[in-house]
Amino acid sequence: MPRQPPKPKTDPQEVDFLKAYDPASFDRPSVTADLVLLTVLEDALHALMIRRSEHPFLGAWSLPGGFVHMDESLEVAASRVLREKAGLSRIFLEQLYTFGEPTRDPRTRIISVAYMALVDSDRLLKAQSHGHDVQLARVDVSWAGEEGGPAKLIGPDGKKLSLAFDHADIVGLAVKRLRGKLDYTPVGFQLLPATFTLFQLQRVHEVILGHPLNKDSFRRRMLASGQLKPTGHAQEDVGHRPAGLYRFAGPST
Amino acid sequence: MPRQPPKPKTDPQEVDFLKAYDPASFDRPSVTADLVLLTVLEDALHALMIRRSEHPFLGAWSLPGGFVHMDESLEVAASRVLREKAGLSRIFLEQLYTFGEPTRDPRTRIISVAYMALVDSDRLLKAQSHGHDVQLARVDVSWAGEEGGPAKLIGPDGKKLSLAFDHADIVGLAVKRLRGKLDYTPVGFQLLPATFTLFQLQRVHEVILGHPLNKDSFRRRMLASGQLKPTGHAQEDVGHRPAGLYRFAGPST
DNA sequence: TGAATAGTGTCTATAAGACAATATCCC
DNA sequence: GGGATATTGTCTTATAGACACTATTCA
Repeated sequence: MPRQPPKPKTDPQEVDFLKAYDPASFDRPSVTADLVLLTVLEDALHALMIRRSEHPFLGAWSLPGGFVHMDESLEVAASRVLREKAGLSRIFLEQLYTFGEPTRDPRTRIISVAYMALVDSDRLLKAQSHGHDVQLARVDVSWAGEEGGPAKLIGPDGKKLSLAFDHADIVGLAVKRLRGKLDYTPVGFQLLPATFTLFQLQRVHEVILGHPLNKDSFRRRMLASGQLKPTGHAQEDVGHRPAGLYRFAGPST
Repeated sequence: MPRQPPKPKTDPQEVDFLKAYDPASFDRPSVTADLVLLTVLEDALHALMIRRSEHPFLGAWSLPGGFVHMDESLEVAASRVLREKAGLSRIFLEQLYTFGEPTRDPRTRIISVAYMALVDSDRLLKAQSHGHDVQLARVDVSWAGEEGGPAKLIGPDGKKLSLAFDHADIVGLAVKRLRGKLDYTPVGFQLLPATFTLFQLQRVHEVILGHPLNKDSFRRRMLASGQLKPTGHAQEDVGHRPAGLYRFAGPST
């Protein structure tokens, strides 16, 4: 890049620099933390959705979210939203992506740092009181593999929910990311209770990936990974040979 | 979560809502787009670094970056930084992560949306005039695989650069992401000129991954992927049997 | 002709899929 | 004992690593 003659007073970097020191001198975007809280319920992936009670998108469904306060980190903001909106803490939480199209919110410029959270449905159902304005909606993606694209959210009546803002894209990206992570990280455990059978784990993987898995191969891979520790106990009262229960042990610990 | 009695005037959601409508009523963070521009030079990964001419971290090295303007998307802001600071456009650019620790910038709250850009060194060296305050620094990570952690940046004199802010973490994350992508996406091409030999591609992979690869297996995998198209031409004047030149063809196109 | 690297063919080890056989529980 | 699913073992197939061999260019 050919160097230009220095013009200190109008250099865009210099202007930006001064802006950073004088918050009142220019407009800044608002920044929110939005949460895709996923769980597996009745052999399907579900996300926690909240009905909007304000314009814009009044009556449409949106992800739980809130503004990032000046004294909290993004992760702390996401944890706070998780606690305030779902009554949960200490669950898997990971930054997903930051959405910043200038027109994504018709009110004003709002940049959203999206987080993905995973929890087993028992914990979520205990913590969360569902009602008229909060629900677990089934997540439905029309694409295979890790192709990506927006998600549809289906209510208990089987009808497609109307979603606010770009939240269909955010949920879609969460599913894509989750599918990708499944191959090389032990993330499936996050969607199950503390102890679980191999078949339960396989069902979780199948639900997320959207296609059936080979049982033998899945068993071998999981046991060979060294991340599962047998509890010594087994299922009870199941009407057939009970499966052994496992616990997540972490990598080579 | 037990539902609390409604207190409309002090509901934190309501306060947040009002804040969004009245920009002057509260402090908002500044948002910047920071760029990790990577290239492979002399069999080593390098990143474009800029020496700071202002406090804080005066004299330390930092990633190219700039404030996100109110009317531009995050990606457009990153492209603009790429153009302004490196003189490049139309190269691989992908959002990496958003860094938002409240104290990461001692001046004021600045949230940084980090982007990773990849370019072949020929293009970068043509576009970029290096000088006293801009350099390509060798990227050195002390961790293996995709473990992650901060990166060290080494200047031409072999000495470690002093880095500003949390930029060592940002570069480290870029390397980790790049290593992860290499396995399942054709991202290595972005660091090579339009046509290249299989061995050049292998060197790029080895440099990024930080360990040698099996030549036979690499060849087979790459050719089997269907993403390489032979150009029909070969190297010239190389003092040995010339290698065939390939071009990136995209998945099954 | 020789040096040097490109490219091919073959063998072996490892992991995945298929499938049969056996084990264990509840009724 | 019968129904049902869990678990183990074996065979087959696909893929990765190792290694030997041949090919092509320039000096």
